[in-house]
Formats: sequence, structure tokens, C-alpha cells
Amino acid sequence: MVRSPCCEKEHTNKGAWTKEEDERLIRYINQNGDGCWRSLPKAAGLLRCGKSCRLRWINYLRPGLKRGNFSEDEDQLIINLHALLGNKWSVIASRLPGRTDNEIKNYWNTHIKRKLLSRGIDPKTHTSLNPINNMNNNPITQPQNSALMQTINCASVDIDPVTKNGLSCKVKCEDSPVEESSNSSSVLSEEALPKINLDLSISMPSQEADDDKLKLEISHKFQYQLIG
DNA sequence: AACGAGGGCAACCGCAATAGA
DNA sequence: ATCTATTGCGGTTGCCCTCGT
Repeated sequence: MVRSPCCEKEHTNKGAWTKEEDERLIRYINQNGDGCWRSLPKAAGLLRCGKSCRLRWINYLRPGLKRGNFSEDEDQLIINLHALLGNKWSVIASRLPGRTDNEIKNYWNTHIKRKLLSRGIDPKTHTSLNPINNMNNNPITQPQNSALMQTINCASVDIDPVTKNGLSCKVKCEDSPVEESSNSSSVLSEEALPKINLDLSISMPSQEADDDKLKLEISHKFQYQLIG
């Protein structure tokens, strides 16, 4: 199937937005609301592609955006959520009011990655760059017999009542006395969050599978269990 | 003061997901 | 159920600014 271009490329501006373009976009959305991005540029009198308008509005113009430096709490929250969700920037952004996925993605790539590396932590897997530490401290990524099915008991999961996403959870491997907690500081109060108990069965991938794949599988299983 | 390197970030691109006809 | 249009997401690019030499 041949996809049609999202806009007439010959007649659209590219690059940095001017003050006048910003004002036009804000004025139009204030009057008519956002959405229907494809027809918006023409209606608003902008020589921009709809995607460009959407991006500009979502990332810079819409009200309620924080801008400015990230706090230490936000740093930690991003790290925790990334450990749980991976590069799901839009989901991570939904947990940080006033921050956009693009902003968080940029911040991750320019600041947090380096910060974790300086602490000897692999930003991709969130495990120690020293393999000996991983063997001792991380039961989830610890190599297992690939023929076995390992059961991980999920003691409690905090659920966001709006998104139905799990915010944090405690998991414990059956054969491990150590309780691992993915500690994410929640915006919502503890009392506001209903708790559920569930059991997770996760089939451990073969030893040559990388940690990313494993995390993804776990994350997907969580989502499946919570929604289902 | 001039220049180059590196970092930060806004914006673009391509693809996947979703909506709706 | 299928096809097409549209939206949304994540990766990448490229410009601009700052800092070191």
C-alpha cells in the first residue's frame, strides 16, 4: 500500500517556528480546540504540516507545561519508570505532570544516561555494569535454566485509577528470600490507590536473550494481567 | 578574538496503531 | 472484514549555544 504524504511538502514551512506562527496556532486552538491536525494548518492559516502543528502545540504551546530544570524527584521517578517501562516515553510523561514525552526523552539521552553510567549502571538494563553485581543483586535477570518455568509472585501492585497502569510493584522470586521493589514515587496518595494482589507466571527466556527482551515480556505480562 | 568540539534541545521522519467509512 | 486516512510514538537529525583551547 502506498501511503499518501501527510501534507503538501512543497507548500509547507519547516524548521523553527516563528512567534507569529505560534500566535496563530494558539489563537486557532483557543477558539476551535485541538484535534483534526490534518485540516488545522489550512484552517488556521499556517503553512505547516499537521504533524508539525501537533508537535508544536503538545511540546511547547499547550498550557500547563512546566519547562525548566528537572527536580531530583522527577529524575528518580523517570529512572524508576524507565526501569519498569523502557522507552515508553509517552507513558512515562503521563506520570510527570507538565512534562512532555519529547522533553523526557531528550533529558534521558542527555543527562540521565550519563548520570547512570557514572554510577556504573547500564542505562538500558538498569543493572550494574559489573556482571558480578548483577549475579548477586538482580534475581530477575539472573541466568536461569531455560527449560524451567519460574514463578514470580507479585505481592502488591499500586494501580493508577485513571490510566489503570501499575505504578509500582513488589516482586519476589519464589526461590529468593530477597524482596525486590521497583520503587516509584507516586503523585497520588497511598490511600487513593486501590491495591490488588495477583500472581504472575513469567517464562524465562533462554540465556542468550537480552535483558531488554525480558523486561519487555515482564512489562507486557503486567499490563495483560492488570487489564484482563 | 577566533575556532572547533561537544552538549542540549526543537523539530522532523518513518512506522505502527487506531478510527472510521 | 477490508481498506484508507489520520494520529501518535520513538528514533534521529541538525541547529544553536557554550566552553575550552
